[in-house]
Amino acid sequence: MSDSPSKPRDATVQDVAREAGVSKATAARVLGGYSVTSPAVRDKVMTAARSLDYRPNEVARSMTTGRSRAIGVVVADVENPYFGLAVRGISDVARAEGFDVILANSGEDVERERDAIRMLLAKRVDGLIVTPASVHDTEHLRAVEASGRPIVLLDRYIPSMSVDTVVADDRAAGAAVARRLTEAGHRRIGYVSATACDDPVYRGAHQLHLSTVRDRIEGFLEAAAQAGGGGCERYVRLGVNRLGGGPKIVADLMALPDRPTALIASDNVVALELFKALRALGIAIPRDLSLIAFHDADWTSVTTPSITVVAQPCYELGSESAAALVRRARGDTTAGRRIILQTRLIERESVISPPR
Amino acid sequence: MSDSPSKPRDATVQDVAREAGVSKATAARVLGGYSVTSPAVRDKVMTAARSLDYRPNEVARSMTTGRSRAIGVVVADVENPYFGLAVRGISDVARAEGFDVILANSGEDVERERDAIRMLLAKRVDGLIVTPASVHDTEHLRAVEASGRPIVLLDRYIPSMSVDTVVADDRAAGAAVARRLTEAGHRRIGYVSATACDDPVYRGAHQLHLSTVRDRIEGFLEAAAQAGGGGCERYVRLGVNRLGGGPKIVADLMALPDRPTALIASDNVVALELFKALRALGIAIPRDLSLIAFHDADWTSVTTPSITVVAQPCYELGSESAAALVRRARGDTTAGRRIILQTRLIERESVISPPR
DNA sequence: TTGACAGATGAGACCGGTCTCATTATCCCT
DNA sequence: AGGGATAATGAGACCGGTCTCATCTGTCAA
Repeated sequence: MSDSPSKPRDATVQDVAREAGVSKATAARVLGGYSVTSPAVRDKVMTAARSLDYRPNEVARSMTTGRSRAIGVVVADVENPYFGLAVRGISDVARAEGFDVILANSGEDVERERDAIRMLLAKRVDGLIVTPASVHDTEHLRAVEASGRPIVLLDRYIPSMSVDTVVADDRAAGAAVARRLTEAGHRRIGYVSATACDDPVYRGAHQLHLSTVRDRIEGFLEAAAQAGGGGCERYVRLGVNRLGGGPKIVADLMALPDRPTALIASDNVVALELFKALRALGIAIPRDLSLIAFHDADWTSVTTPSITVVAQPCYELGSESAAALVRRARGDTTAGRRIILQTRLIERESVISPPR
Repeated sequence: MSDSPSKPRDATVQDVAREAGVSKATAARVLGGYSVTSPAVRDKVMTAARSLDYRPNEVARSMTTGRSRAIGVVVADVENPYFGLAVRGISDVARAEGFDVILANSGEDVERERDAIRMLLAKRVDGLIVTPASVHDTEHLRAVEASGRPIVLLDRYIPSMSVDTVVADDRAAGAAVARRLTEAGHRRIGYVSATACDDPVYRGAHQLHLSTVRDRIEGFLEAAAQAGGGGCERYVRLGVNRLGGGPKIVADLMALPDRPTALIASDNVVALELFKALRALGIAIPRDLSLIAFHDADWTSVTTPSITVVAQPCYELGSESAAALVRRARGDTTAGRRIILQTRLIERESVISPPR
C-alpha cells in the first residue's frame, strides 16, 4: 500500500560497485578492507559509498564468514547492580578487542536461560558468557561446549564442566566472614540466602544449585565449626524471595530457643530484607545482633549502622571472563581454566561482640 | 591443525532434506513452518531434523527475510537499577510477543550510543528502543527514523522528533516535589543532578541535554516561584559525578549566605552522594535540611531517616515502549505518539519544616 | 625480446535459508 | 471419461556479502 515514501532500500556492495564503475568483487575488497586494491580504485569506491550512504550488512557478512564479531552474554539478573558492574567489565574489554556485546537476561530461570542461549547461538555469536542459573540443569551448556563454540562461565562454576570459569573465592569469603564473627565472640551464626529452594530448612549442600551459595555456606560452616561454632546448620535459611518472606524467616530465627547472635546475608537484596525485618521487630543492629552482607552495594555504607560487607570483584569478574572468551574466539584451545578472584572484607559498624 | 575433534558442522536444511529423502524446498517448508506440507512428509522431516540435531540458522533466515524478530535496546546505564527495571519491562513484553531482545549500553555517552545503534542496525534488528544520551546530538537517531526502521524513545524525549516516546511526567514530578517542600515552609530549595555539564552553575535550561533533568528542574523552579520560593536557580547544581564531587558541591551550597533548607536529588545515586556528604559535614536530615530524591530505590526506605522519594514507573516505561515498538514493527504507520506516565510521591521521614 | 612474477581486477561460486514458479498427483463434478 | 480446481512437491533464483580462481597488465632480469 503506502510503500512509496520509505523505500530507499539500503545500498549494497553491488550498488556501490556500479556507481564506482568497478566490479562487485573489487568494491567488496575496498569496503571489506581485505585483499589488495589500488589507491585510485579505493578512492572511487569510497566516494561512491559515501554518496550512496552505504552501510555494510552484518547479517550477510556473518553468514558467509560464520563469525559475527559479537559475544553473547546471559546474565542471571540485569536488575542487580552486581551483574550490572560485571556487564560493564565485559563490555569494556569486548569493545577494546573489537567485539560487540549482546546481552540477554535469564532472571535466574533455567528455561529462559535455555531460550537465551538458543537465540544467541542462532544469531551466531562468536562465544558465550553465562552465569548458569543452576549447577544441576546443564545439558544446554554442555551442548554449547560440545559444539565447539567457546563458552565461559561467570560468577558460578559447574564442577563437572571444564570450560573457562571466572569466579570469586566464595569458600574463602564464607570462611573469612565466619572467622570475623567467631573472633568477635559469636557462636550462633545464621546464614540467609535468596536462592530458591523447595525447603527453606537447610539439609545439606546438595540442595543448593548455585556454586556461590554452596561454597559460601560450606566455607562458613566449616570455619565456624573450627572456632567452636558447630551446629550453625540449623540457622541456615534459604529462599528469601524479593516479595517478602524476609519478615517470616527473621521471625522464625529469632523465635528459636538459642537464637543466633549474628546473621550473614548472601547478597545485598537479602541484606535489605533482613535490615527491614529486624527493624520491624525492634531488634537493634549491632547491639542485639551483628550483621555481615555479601556485596559492597553503595548504600550499605549509608545505613545506620553502616553494614560490614564482603566486597566482590564484580568488574574484574566481567573483564576477566571477556578476556578469556576473546582468547578462545581467537583460537586458543588449551584446557579450560578456572580463574578465582579474591574478595575483601570491609569493616563498618554492624558487627560487635554478642550480647551476654 | 587440531581441527579433527570439533568439526561436526551444523546440520542445514539441505542435510535434513537429504536425510528425509525430500527436496530442500520441502524440508525448508516444514522446518520454517510456512506454506503447506503433508503430515507424512512433515513427520519424516521432523524425525530427520531431530536425528541430525538441526537448529535453524537465524543469520541466514534474517538475511533473506530482512527481519530478525529481535529488537535492539540502547540503555544509558545498565548498572543503574532504574534502567534494569525498565529492561525487564521491555523483555517481558518482547518475549510475550515473540521478539528477542539485544541489549547494548551507552554509558550516557553519545559516541557509544552511535556505535551501539550502528551495530544493532547492522544486525538488522526489527526496531530500536533508545534512551538518548543527549537531546542535542541526534542525527544518528533521525537517520534511523528516516530509514523507516521503527524507533522508540525511552525515558527521555527529543522535542523535535515525533517518534513514539514513553516518558514519565517529569515536569509534574518536579512541581509536585517543589509543592511538597514549599507547603512545609521551605523557600530556599536546591536541586542537584548528576548530568554532566561544562559548568556546574545553572544558567538556564538550554545547558541541559536530558529532557528528564530539564523538565524536572523547570517544573520545580516554576512551582517554587509560584509559592514564593523565587530565585532557587542559584541553588541548582549539575555534574555530581559518581566519583565524588558530591562533597564539594554540598560544601559549596552549605557555605552560601542564604543556604538552602531543602535539597532535591535528581536520582538515587545523587541522593546517596548527598546523604554521605551531608553526614560528613554533620548536617542532620531532616532537622537541619530536608531531602527528597527521585527514584524509589529499595534502600531509600532503610536509611536513617528514610528518604521521601518520587516513585517512577520504570517497569511500565519499559513495557509500554516495547509494546509501542512491536506495534510499529507489525506495520503501524500512524503518527508518533508521546506516552506520558505519572509518578507518585512517597512520604517518608526526610522532610520536615525548615529550621528557624 | 621474452618469460617469470607480482599486483590489480573481474567472474562467479558459495553461505543457508526463503520464496516464486512450474510440475505432478489428487479429487470432484458434469 | 474428460477437464478444471486444488494440494503437494521440486527446481532454482535470490538475499548481500566473502573468497577462490582466472585473467590481464606492467616490471624486471636474463
